[in-house]
Amino acid sequence: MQARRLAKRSSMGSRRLSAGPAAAQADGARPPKPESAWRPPRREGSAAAVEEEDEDEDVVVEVEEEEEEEEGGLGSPPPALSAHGKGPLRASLKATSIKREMTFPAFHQEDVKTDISQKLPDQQFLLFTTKEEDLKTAETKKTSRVHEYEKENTRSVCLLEQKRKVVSSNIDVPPARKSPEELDMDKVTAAMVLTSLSTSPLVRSPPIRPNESLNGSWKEGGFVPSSTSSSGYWSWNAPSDQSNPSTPSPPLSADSFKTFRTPSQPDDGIDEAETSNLLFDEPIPRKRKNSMKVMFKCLWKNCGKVLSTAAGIQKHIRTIHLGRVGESDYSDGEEDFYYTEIRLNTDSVADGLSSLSPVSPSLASPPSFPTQDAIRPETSCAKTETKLMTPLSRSAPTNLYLVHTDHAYQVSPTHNRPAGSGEQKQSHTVLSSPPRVAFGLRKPRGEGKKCRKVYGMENRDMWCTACRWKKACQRFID
DNA sequence: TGTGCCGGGTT
DNA sequence: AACCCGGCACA
Repeated sequence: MQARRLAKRSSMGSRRLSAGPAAAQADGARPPKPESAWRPPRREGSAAAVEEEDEDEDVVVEVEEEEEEEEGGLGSPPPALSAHGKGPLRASLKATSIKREMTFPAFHQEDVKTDISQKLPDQQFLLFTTKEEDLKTAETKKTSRVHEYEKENTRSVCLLEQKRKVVSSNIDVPPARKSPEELDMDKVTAAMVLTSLSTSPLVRSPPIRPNESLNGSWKEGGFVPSSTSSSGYWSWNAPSDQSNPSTPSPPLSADSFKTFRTPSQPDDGIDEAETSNLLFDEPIPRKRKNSMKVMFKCLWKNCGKVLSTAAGIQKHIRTIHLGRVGESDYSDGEEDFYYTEIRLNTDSVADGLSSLSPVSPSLASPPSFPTQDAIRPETSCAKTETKLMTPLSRSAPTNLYLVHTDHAYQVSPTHNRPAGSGEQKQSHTVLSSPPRVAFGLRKPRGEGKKCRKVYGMENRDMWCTACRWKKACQRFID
């Protein structure tokens, strides 16, 4: 540790270069790399393995190359992988690849066929072609598309079953070869059929709120990732989580869910589970994803208004609390400090929301339970924080207090809220109120989660300034 | 042993 | 003032 520090000091100019355990482990193995360049893991861990499983003949080599690149190149492997990536796992991957290459001529045709027919029943036309070269060309094209598509969209088992039915019912129909246009038409037709299946009344049974952020996030999150697909044909599948017929088309699809995950958050478990479910046709309820809601809660003292959109809450703060009625459209970002994003599992909405004021019209039957104003406040987290912010720590004195102190290390005291006099008074009151230990002794250690715990060393950028400076955490105050 | 953060040094 | 970190206390 000490050595690392010394090395860091001498060799690295910026502390940004310092990294957590991941970097420490990687020292020497990989050239040091600014943490800021680190991006959310692409699920190399599981994805690579699954990809490896799924990829066909000509991809084996590519996968290998990709791995090489990612290892030596800029992309830093996710922490989870960095520890094992070079070890047995990698060796076994390689071995698998080699084995595949060797056995490829024997298995590839059948393998691809079954693979496709199982996973992509909508690609019916593939089954209709009888000539092998056609099959080959079509396969290589389609499989690549297919795998992209598969990676980006999760599908439900039910849907798969339905699709399979479609395939099996058509499997012996078209005797003639089809032109590319016809093939495309087939795809479109298949897509339409599947779409109609997947949007059956059953699927839509629960009321979907045509509401702001939910729809927004659905649109954004749901489709954006599939933009990497090579073809537009698949856009119909963008709302990927229409999978489960027992649940509504999710406002927060799998993809949008991803966008809310913190980079370091290991999502392999989930994705692996999904993948395996896709592969093994084990229907599982995807309650978890479908039931997530993102709400925005006003942190203004004694307000606690909850809205479903950031814009809404910003406007609320601007107009109500900041008194900027005239400039309701203008935002200097100040509102950000006064609201927090909360992600609610609708299963536990009763728990989470009950402490919030049911103000938003967009909230369906907001439950109410005895509010505990004194201990209600959640940890202050800027809206940019993507971490799951359930009402965990409720020990901090007040929201405003947190909000203010969160920036205490970044700006001078003169930067205290330029807000109206009322708020100023409020905040002062609040500031003086917390019964911090002021008796000269070291204050008792906080039990709540701190930035380090919450974000981890690898996301040190996300820590509050104080934490970064080894000062008392200003974000998760106990 | 890992974490939080005080106290003090450096830029 | 911003930043950094040694080192101690605590869990």
